[in-house]
Amino acid sequence: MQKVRVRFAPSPTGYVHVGNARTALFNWLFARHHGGTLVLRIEDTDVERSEQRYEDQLLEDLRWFGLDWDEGPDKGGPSGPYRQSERQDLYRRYSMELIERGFAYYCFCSPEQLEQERQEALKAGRQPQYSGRCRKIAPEEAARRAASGEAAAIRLKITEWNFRWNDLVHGETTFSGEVIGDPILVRSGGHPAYNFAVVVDDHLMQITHVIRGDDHISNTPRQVALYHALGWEPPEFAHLSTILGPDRARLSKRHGATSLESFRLLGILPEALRNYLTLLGWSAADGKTEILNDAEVIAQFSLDHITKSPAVFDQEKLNWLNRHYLKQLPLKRVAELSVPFFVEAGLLSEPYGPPVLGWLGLVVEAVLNKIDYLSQVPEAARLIFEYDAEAAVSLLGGEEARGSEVLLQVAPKILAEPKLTYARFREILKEVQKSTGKKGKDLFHPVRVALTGADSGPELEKLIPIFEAGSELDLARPVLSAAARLRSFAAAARMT
RNA sequence: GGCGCUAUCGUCUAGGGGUUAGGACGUCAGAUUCUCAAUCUGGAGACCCGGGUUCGAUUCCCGGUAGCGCUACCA
Repeated sequence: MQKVRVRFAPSPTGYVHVGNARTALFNWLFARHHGGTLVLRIEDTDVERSEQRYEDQLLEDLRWFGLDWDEGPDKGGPSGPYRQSERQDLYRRYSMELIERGFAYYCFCSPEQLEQERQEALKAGRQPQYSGRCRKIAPEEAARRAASGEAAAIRLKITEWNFRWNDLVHGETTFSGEVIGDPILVRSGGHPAYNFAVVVDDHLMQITHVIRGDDHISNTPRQVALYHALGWEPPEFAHLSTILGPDRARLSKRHGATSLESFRLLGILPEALRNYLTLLGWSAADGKTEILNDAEVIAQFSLDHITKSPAVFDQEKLNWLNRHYLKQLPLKRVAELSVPFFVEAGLLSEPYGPPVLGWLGLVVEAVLNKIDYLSQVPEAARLIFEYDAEAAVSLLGGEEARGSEVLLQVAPKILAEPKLTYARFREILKEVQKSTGKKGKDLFHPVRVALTGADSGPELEKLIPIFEAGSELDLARPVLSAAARLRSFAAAARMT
């Protein structure tokens, strides 16, 4: 096989959809597996929808996702420029060539006229297809009219009857030429249409494998016709299945988090997303392994392990992978990644020192097995930052709160500690266990409630050091020590 | 409407002419823990329908059905 060159060609229209992200990922995996080249090309021919400012966002999202590319608008390369908007002269040149060689022609039909014909055809139950009217105009006359400034689009003459290509994921795929009207190559405004620009670019950029969404299958015959007209060899095609929402409709914004940015904001780890998206359509050779790092996937990746059928996006499974990767990370790293979420929740203000970050590591560790993604950390850590004595009392019941044998004995012992460690806390509980005969749940539960204001939460073993260390830090929201909590609890209990 | 693509547990998938149809997420149960969670163990759970081909089809072929896509001077 010649040296692999693949491309990812998004249009900068705002955000990177997971479907596109997966296409990018598969191209990247394919390139890396074969030691080939990944080209990033910006498809901004649709001037009305493309905005320059979206491009930076696009590249940033892809980098966050963990992809890199070898050639692109930001790093150049031998096949540039990498923005379609900067390749106009190329499209013009090849469209002229096609006209001269009789493979394409000027079309003077107005969009309104075409739309009307289309509607009529639809109503009459006919194929809504371009009639080919302007094919009949003599080339000299057409050239004259176009030169005189008359609005003219350029269309490709479809002359083939059978289209056939061996799709690398779908296998032999065929289309009849009858169903394809002469496609627009260049719009009357002078901008190339998608089907034309891709072919010119893919060929000039020497793309060997076009890996893209299967919504492009129906476009492929048009493109193959173009390759033939231009006398070029078509690349290999591989069409990836669609990603659907839970309702089996094509995944879209209304399904919630579907863009790279939204997953970042949720606190999903890019490695988890990569792993998840890899599994959407591809499977490891053993048919079983699901947790794979980049190196493992790259080593195994192959187009013939790709499913043809569409896949429903499953946030639960992504969450599972995210939990896995979260636990894999050093605590300090998780703490760093959590910072924006603490700040947003008003629990932390910047700047903060290393001690705070270290303490955050403890907090994060305490709640790590309760969360799916990082944006849930502040809520899960709520009982560290907030202590509601009233809630504690009412949870226990006033009687119990005032007269609990356990609490009556534990409280003074804790209050007597200048700095409570968990080891000491354990001892205290042992002593009280001996004198009251209470153990297990009966022993721990009242203490937990009095200390946290809740009857469930992280292990006290983790909470107590967090309370103590937190109370000594200068935080946006001060953390109460165990002793402070008990004092406040006692006060609230007396009032009931 | 026309054309195309697709069809294995709820979901992602492995598999393939004869299998106890495998794995994972989720779910249920048990174990464990001061609670919740996590963890561990176990369970339930699938070959879209109808015809062929065949000794035998979930697997191959055809048709149907359903979902999705394309049918643009969007990409």
